[in-house]
Amino acid sequence: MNEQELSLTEENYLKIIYKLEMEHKGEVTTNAIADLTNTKAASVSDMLKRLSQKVLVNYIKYQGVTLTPEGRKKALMVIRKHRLWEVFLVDQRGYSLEADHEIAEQLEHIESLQLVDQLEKVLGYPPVDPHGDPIPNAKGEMPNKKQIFLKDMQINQKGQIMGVKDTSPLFLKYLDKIGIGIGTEFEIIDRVEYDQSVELNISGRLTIISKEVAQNLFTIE
Amino acid sequence: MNEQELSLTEENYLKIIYKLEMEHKGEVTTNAIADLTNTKAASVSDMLKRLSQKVLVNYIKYQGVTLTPEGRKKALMVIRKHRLWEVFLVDQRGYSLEADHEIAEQLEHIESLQLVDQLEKVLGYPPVDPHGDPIPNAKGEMPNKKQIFLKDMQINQKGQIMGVKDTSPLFLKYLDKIGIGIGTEFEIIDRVEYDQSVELNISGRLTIISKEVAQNLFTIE
DNA sequence: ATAATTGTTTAGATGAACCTAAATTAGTAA
DNA sequence: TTACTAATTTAGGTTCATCTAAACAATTAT
Ligand SMILES: [Mn+2]
Ligand SMILES: [Mn+2]
Ligand SMILES: [Mn+2]
Ligand SMILES: [Mn+2]
Repeated sequence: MNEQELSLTEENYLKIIYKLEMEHKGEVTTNAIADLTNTKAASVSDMLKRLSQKVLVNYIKYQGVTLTPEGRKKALMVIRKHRLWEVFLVDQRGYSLEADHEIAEQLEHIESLQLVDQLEKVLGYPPVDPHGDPIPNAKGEMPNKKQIFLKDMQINQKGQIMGVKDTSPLFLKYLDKIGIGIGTEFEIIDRVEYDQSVELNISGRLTIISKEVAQNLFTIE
Repeated sequence: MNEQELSLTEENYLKIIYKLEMEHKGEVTTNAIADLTNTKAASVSDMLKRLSQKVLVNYIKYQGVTLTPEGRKKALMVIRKHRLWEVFLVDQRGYSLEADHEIAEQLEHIESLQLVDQLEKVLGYPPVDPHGDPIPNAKGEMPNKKQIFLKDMQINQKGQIMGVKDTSPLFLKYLDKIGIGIGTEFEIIDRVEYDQSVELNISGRLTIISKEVAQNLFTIE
């Protein structure tokens, strides 16, 4: 009595409920969902009833919703697909972080167990997507990875750029110029007291990045 | 008054009408469409009215449909996407020709001008998909490429394997074993009168393939 | 405690995409 | 020609996902 096919719409609802649940740590409100789905509260009520019927959410009138274990798993699978496609688009296709998300929003609904797992393998089991958000594993579990900004790293620590916080074209273009991208390996050489800029060793060369830049680059774990 | 968004369903109908139009060279019948879409004739009538409204098909009651120029273009763009994704899946992901088609059936509906064109570029502007069917260009025109089977090639002719006719796992596994795949470059060395087997030069090495194999491998143009 | 406000649900509709059953049309056979 | 048959369309329903307007519940202010 498992493996029900979900519609694209249902998947989007579950994903959004998951996100809101994480943010506010608790029941998710009808209006909040309506906002993120670009629909009206009435439509959300409707959908919540349907999702409840399918035992994907716990829904009590006037009290908001939470995901059931099954619903959470479904949500995480969608998120997994979304993020793996994002890595693919950005890493392998040179997509911008902007355009990226929109297409991933569509690709996340492609159903094929095989394809996602294969994608993950080809991409080298990335722990996070290009925005630095962790990628759930094939069992539908969210790993507990945390972003660590270069700004906060110790001297002599090594790492690999896993994402950026600021995704403006201006910033991304600058990164490109100084030869920093996702996957770039580095070592923290020193921090300049005067202006909080950070000295990095990037493949043997000394690169200095400002405090602002160091606040927007992160690695994982 | 152009660029209308088509639903996934509408796209599938257009694609199927295109195929039937090519096969039977002329008006396409309601029942034929119903068969290929796994729906009933009544549903097809419904849809034809809608597509007609949008000027994507020429529809006269009881007389079948044809695509309008706009409809044909839309159909070809879907086919273009389908086939490029197929090349991607088979060439770059090692997908089987079977599984391939099912997923391409979904991926063909991802909308992004950018992504398709980029995909095409990364794949090296393949003229045909792994089944040997030609890939429409970015303008929505179907090129007039033709498959030429190794069986029918002249001695000394060179080429590149562009696809296979038999897509059974047995055959594909065998090809793999003898080191032949899509993209493999070859030269026809000789044809053995006795059993019609063909001698190939593949990167300097002599490879002999049977008549059966030569009937199932083709190159283009 | 009562009233006002805000959030949420129900009622009643709509459009897309489908269905079954009944009517209609076109083409063929008598 | 007229009747029969096969293909097609219309009529009337269903489900999903949406909407607006009206009703109702919960919370907050007086
Ligand atoms: Mn995203
Ligand atoms: Mn989505
Ligand atoms: Mn195909
Ligand atoms: Mn399709």
